[in-house]
Amino acid sequence: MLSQTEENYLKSLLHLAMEKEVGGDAIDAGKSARGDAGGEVGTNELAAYLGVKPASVNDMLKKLKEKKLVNYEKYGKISLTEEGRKKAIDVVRKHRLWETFLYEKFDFTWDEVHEVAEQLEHIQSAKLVDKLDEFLNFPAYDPHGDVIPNAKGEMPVVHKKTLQEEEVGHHCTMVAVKDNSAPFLQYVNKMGLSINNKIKVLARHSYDQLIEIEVNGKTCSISPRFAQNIVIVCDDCAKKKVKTKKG
Amino acid sequence: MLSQTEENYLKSLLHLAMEKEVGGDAIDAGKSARGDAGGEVGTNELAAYLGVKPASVNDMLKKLKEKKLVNYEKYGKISLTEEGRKKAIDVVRKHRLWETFLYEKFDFTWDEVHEVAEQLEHIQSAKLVDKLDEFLNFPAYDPHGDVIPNAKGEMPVVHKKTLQEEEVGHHCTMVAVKDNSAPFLQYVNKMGLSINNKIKVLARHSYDQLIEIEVNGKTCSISPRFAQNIVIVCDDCAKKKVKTKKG
DNA sequence: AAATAAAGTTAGATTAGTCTAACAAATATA
DNA sequence: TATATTTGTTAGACTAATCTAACTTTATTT
Repeated sequence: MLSQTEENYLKSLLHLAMEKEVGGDAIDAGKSARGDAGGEVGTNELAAYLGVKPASVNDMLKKLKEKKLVNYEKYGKISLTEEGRKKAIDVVRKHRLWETFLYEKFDFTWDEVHEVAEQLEHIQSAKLVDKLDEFLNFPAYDPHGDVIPNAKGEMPVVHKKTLQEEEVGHHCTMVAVKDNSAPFLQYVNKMGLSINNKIKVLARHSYDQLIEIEVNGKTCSISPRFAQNIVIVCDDCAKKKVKTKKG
Repeated sequence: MLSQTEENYLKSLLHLAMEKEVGGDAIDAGKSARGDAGGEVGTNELAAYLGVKPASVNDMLKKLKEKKLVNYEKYGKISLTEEGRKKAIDVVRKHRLWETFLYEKFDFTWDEVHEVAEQLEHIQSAKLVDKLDEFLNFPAYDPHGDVIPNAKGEMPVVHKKTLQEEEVGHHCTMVAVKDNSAPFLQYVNKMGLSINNKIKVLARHSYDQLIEIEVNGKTCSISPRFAQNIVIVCDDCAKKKVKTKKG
């Protein structure tokens, strides 16, 4: 069993590696993903990310190498082994499920969920995670619009954009909002929109720029300003999957 | 902020002190509670309870004394200060709320909840606890029939008995089951009974020993064997409250 | 290529929580 | 009361995770 600290090191390595793979922006049209899972990371970089000193990272790397969770040679770059990546993805899965839970069930705001999820992600209970997933109806995205890895550790790489940018006729999924003000969130709510909802873009009226969409069987019109603050993932665009296995 | 270990020491001291106050049995007709909150505990006893060596307890006691959470003099008995008791009750509250959550919302069984709640009780977030309480509709008892301290740290001392022992005409609250077999639980469920339900004993038929009860506005008859496996707390019997403050 | 800067490593110390083994105090018992 | 037993304490050591300060290697730059 891994300590919370070890889990945090693995998670951080995954995050840093993924930033290098697909670019770190929250909303990212998508620098094409490199196939290999091995975004390589340095000691100082990891130390800065974790808020510890490089010396501490060095000590921990020896331990994680011993446990075969990272690939690492003296003065070389650091990457996760398959096993390490699996563990890291599991932590990320738990983190994002808990964030979704807090947001959806306990009315936590977008910016409150992270801190508590940082604690909850370390709870050890496979049954709890399964039940949580089921309770939330197997969500695909967390409140930040990030993909929640599924139970198999699969984590599709998606291209986020705003609803304003979506093509007419396409189906998409709402994954986040860009404006977290109370008025906007209430407005979003009144329109019957929420995270993980399926949306179809029906039309775009050149006369006044309004966009007609269909959500939960109902049709409504939204302004460009509104659409620019809704983050979506296109369901009609090809998806690439990054799995636990390299390749 | 207390470490998880410190929290566990305080919680254990509270449990041991309470056992001495009211008797440790799960179901207890009730040795009358001593007014003072100071059930006194020894080093070896606490060590045995926590599964550590007396030397470790000794070290920790010095630390907790330093933080003014325990009263303790060399070779003397150990008790919680008011502050320590408050912290301990807060941990117990979280533990029992999480147990209730797992039991009610995630279909954990009676015997599965404890282990996971041992982890969840250390999550630091006042908002999370409040929301959890609200989400569960402010439950009074956990799945083991133990009282859940309220947000003010009040923890009424109750006298548990079986439904078989309850007087005709009295109102009571179901707090637990004694038989945790699947058939019994299904039967309980079919009768419309569940933990924290209010029950009124309408009659006791001497002819066949059946007990007539009212639950959620509906009337039904139960056998003595059934009644013996339902743990309740009488709502018509006087309650004593043990608060954070002594007295 | 030499000098400088950046990145990474090591040794030794620190803190929290634990242990063992030896010792001291309090209690029980003959 | 003297002895034995239980209970509690101390000293010294260990592990995990961190630090500082000194050092080494690799990369960059003139």
